[in-house]
Order: sequence, then C-alpha cells, then structure tokens
Amino acid sequence: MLSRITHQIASLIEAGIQAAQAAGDLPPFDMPEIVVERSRHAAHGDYASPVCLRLARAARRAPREIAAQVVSHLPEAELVGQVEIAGPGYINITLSAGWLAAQVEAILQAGDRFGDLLDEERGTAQVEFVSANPTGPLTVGRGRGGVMGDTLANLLAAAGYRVEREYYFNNAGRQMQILGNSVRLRYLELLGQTVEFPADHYQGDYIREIAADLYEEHGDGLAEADESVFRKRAEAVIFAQIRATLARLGIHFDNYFNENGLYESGLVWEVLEELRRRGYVYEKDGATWFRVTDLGGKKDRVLVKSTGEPTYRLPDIAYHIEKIRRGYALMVTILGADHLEEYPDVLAGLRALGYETDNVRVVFHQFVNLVREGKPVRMSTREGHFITLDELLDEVGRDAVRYFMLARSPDSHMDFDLDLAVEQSDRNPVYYIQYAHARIASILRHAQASGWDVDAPADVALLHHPSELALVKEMLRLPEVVAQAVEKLSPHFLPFYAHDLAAAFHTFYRDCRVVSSDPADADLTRARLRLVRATKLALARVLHLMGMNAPERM
RNA sequence: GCCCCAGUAGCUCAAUUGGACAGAGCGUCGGACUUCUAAUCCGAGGGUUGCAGGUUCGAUUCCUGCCUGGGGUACCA
Repeated sequence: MLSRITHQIASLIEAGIQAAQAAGDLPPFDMPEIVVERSRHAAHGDYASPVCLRLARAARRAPREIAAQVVSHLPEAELVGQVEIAGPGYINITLSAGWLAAQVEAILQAGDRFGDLLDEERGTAQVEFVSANPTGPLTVGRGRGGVMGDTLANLLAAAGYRVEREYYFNNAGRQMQILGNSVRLRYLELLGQTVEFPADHYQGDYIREIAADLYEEHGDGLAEADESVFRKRAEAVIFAQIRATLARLGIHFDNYFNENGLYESGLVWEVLEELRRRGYVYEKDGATWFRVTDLGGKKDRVLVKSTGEPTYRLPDIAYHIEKIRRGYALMVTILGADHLEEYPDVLAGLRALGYETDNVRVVFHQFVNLVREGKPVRMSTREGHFITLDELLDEVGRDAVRYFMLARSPDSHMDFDLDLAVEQSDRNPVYYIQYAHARIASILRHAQASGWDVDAPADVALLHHPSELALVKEMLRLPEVVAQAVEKLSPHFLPFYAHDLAAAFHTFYRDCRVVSSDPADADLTRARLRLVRATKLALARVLHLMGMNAPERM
C-alpha cells in the first residue's frame, strides 16, 4: 500500500506497453527502463513519464501516437485519477483524490516506520565516519562528516538495512607521539623550566589544560616521566571530549576500531606479502612501493617507509579487507575531500587482491569554510586556532548545526557563516520545520481541550480540499526521498524535503480549519484530525532521520 | 604542470543522474492576526545556468577547449 508511487506507476505503464504490443497496436521492441518522475508543474499532473519519447525510434512511431496506444491499454488502478497525453508525448498522471485521502490511514498505520522501504530485504550496512585520531578537539569539518554519516546511517536503516556505525582510529603513530610530547613540554613549563616548543607540536590551549591537570595531580612528580605517560593521558582526555561532542550532536557509535588491531592480527603484513606475491610491490630508495600504475592509478605510492613504518594506505587496505570479511552487504566510508587522492589506491589494492568492491562505497564531502565578519576563519589543529565543533554547538545548537551541515550536497563547498547562524537564529529554516510540528501538537491539544477524541476513527474520504490532498501527496514523497538519498548516498535531500513538507502543512493550515465548533462539521473535524496526526508523524520521522528534535511546543 | 570538486536570482544553495516554462530560503517591495501558535501565509520583483563550440527530438546535467575559486598532487593522517 505504501510502496513507492513511482514504482507503481512504472509497472502500470509497462503493463500498458505489453498489452499494446500483445494487441498488435505497437510493434515489438525491448522493454526500456520506464522513467517516472514527479511533475514539476501542476498543469502536468502529479507524475509524468517521458518513456514514449524514447520509444519513438524503436517503435518507429511519433511519441504521441505511442502514448495514445499505451494509455488505451493501461490497466485499471486505484491510485490513478486522470491520465493525459501532453506536449511531445508525455504521459501525465494525476492521482485519484479518493486514493490519496485513503493514504492518511495507511500512514497512520505505518506509524513511526512511515517512510521505510519495506519492499526489499537487505543485509547489514556499515557506515564508517568521523574516525578522527585523538589529537585534539573535533573541528567543524569533522562535524560535517559526522552529521552526514549519522544521517546516512539513519537512512540506510529506513531503507531496510541493519546498520552499524563505526569509528576507526589510530592511537599509535607519529602524530600521537608529538601530542604526548606537546603535553610533556607544557608540563615542564609549569614546573618553571624553559623549554623550546617546536613549531610542529600542538599549540592549542587544550594541551596546556591537560598539562595543568597533571601538574595539579602530581606536582613535579612527572618531571622525569617519558612522553608516553603524557600521551596516554592526552588520549584519554581528548577521546572523552570527542565522544562528548559527538553525543551533543546525537551521534553514537556501535564500534570503535583501533588500527592497532590490524597489526596485532598480522593482517597488515599479510596484505603486503600478498600484494608482493602478486607482483604489485617493489623496493626503491629503501622504501616499499605499491605499483598503482599497473592498476590504472596515476602514480606509484609508498606502502612502507624506509623507516619500516607503513604509510596509511597499507593499513587502510587491510582495514577494508577486515570489513569485507565481516560480511557486510554494504560498506560506506565518509571522507573529507583531502582523501580524494588516496581512496582510489585503496580500492585498487582491494581489487588487486581479488576482492569485489561493488559494495564498498565512499562519500566525499567538500570542506567547511567558517566565515566570521565576512572573512574566512583559517583552521588548523596543529596551530591551535580554530573554531571547535563544540564552540559551534554552543553558538548555534544541535538542531541548527545538523540542519545546515545536511542542507548542502556533499560535493558543495560549504560556507558556514557564524554571525549569520547566530544572528538569524529565529528565522532559521530549522524553526520553520519544527514549528509545523509544534503547531500540529498545539492543534491536538486544543482539540482535546475542546472535548474531541483525537484517536477516534473517521471517514478520511471527506478530505478533498486541494490543500488537504497536496499535503497527502507531499507526505507520500517520503519513501521516494529516502530511496533517492540512499541510492545517491546524499543526505541533503532530507532537509529540502522537510521544508517542502512543512510548507504543505502551513498552507493547509491557512486554508482549512481543523477543529470546528459547528456541529455540522463534526465528521470533517474528525477526518482532519486524522490528517494532521499523520502529518505530525511524517514531520517527526523526517526530523528524526536528520537527527533533529520534533518539539511539541515552541 | 597534472588530478578532483565547484561556478545557477543581490547572497546561501536546489534541480528527481538527459525531460516540458530552471526552483527554494535569506534579503528587497506590497498585503493578511476578534478564529486551532503570525517562528505563519499571500503577492511582486529578480536568470543569456562562467565563456565558446559539440552530441540529439530535448542539455544546468554528457563531450571538447578556455576562464575563475577551492582542494589535492608527501617516505603526514
């Protein structure tokens, strides 16, 4: 009943084409892909298919003639109201008012699972995101990846996958040593020693804070301690901070995977040996190189430095193999644009080792530019002057951060204007959407206070006002939007849809009074209560998919 | 130099992977609260989709070249 409308219409058209061919009214040809899309203009009905335009060549007929044959053989269907042939040969379909009204009950029945794609059985999907090493507070850029990954995970769950969220990190490595040493040097400063603080060390105030805490606890007792003591403390503190920041955003992980595990299990070295055995590895200048050029890559890359340490490409290949072995149906990694160069090499490595990579997907997002007073804010973790994700949350709040981070296509560079976000907070699109939800809650409270039973059954066939039907149509788009966002791994469709849905409700609110004091309208009131309850469900679902709150009052 | 992403209304961004007349928000201008929340609604204005070619029934979308901005081009992650 709630399967996607585009699918339903496509199968009707396909049946129409087959019937026309069987009757000899259309010549035989291979069935094309039946494209069905939502009409952009009201004059073109609700849904349209340009399929007859594409058939012109194969059928050797004018598109309009083909369309006429298809339409005359179209099977009967409840959801179809009116069918028209228009323009060069489009088939335009207007949904039936009665069917639309009846969908209100279907939505209520689906409850908080409305929007789910129920038609397909899928396995487990894994989404790996954020994955920042614990060297400092999360940046705003990580926030974008975090929000995108978490929302994609929600979407995949709605699309029928079981979902695991994973955070991949490395607490060994050179960066962590520098971190530990940074804290150690700040600590020694507190003991009154004069130290030279290298430029490539972490400059941020958070380093001094960790050092100060250690000083408070141990006095000068750590004066002779080595870097690892400070590193362990820094890692614990920073990781706790990172988790706290993510929790503020509503992000929680099922699994934290430490890169160390790949060394402990020996997988990293197995991968290297297997690549070597297959002839993709050679030695040069004391380092071990990956012959990516033989695999269609642009440039050979170092896998193991002359120091004996692997570069990140090698463990990254091993990590993907580890994931593949876990048997996921789909693996999605969210990465910033700075990984664009690396990732093809990882995939090439997997293929070279004989792994299928069709279900390994990666989503790159472009950088977030923070803008303050019209000027870009340069961000560098190392140099220590940056706006942290925490500070952004302080200023703007979770719902707005999530909304803005989502409301752009991943490919789009994002300017996040801090002044604007704060200054305009009461005119925020976030509030427009949440207000629709709160308004419905208010209507329901009002109805109850006036003695209505908001759970009472009703005859939804009474819903036929254009604004009522437009609202139902808008709600029925949700499964399409979920499907589209999952297909393209692009969560930005959600905020746009949420806005459209809220707009449809606000228009309905203007045109149709829900709770009437006229006894003659009692049945209509009951029907409209059903409608707004369904709308409230749909709005809440979209907001929750985006990880935002659906407030009862504002 | 080479690679990737972007270039669409004054600003920030969409556009159902090639479909009909390119759409929203913000900003500007003008209207609507004695009625379930005006954080709302209605209307107006705003465009040679960076430029030039090409592919076809049809291009913001695909191809070629150029221009501008961002990122990358590490034995850093």
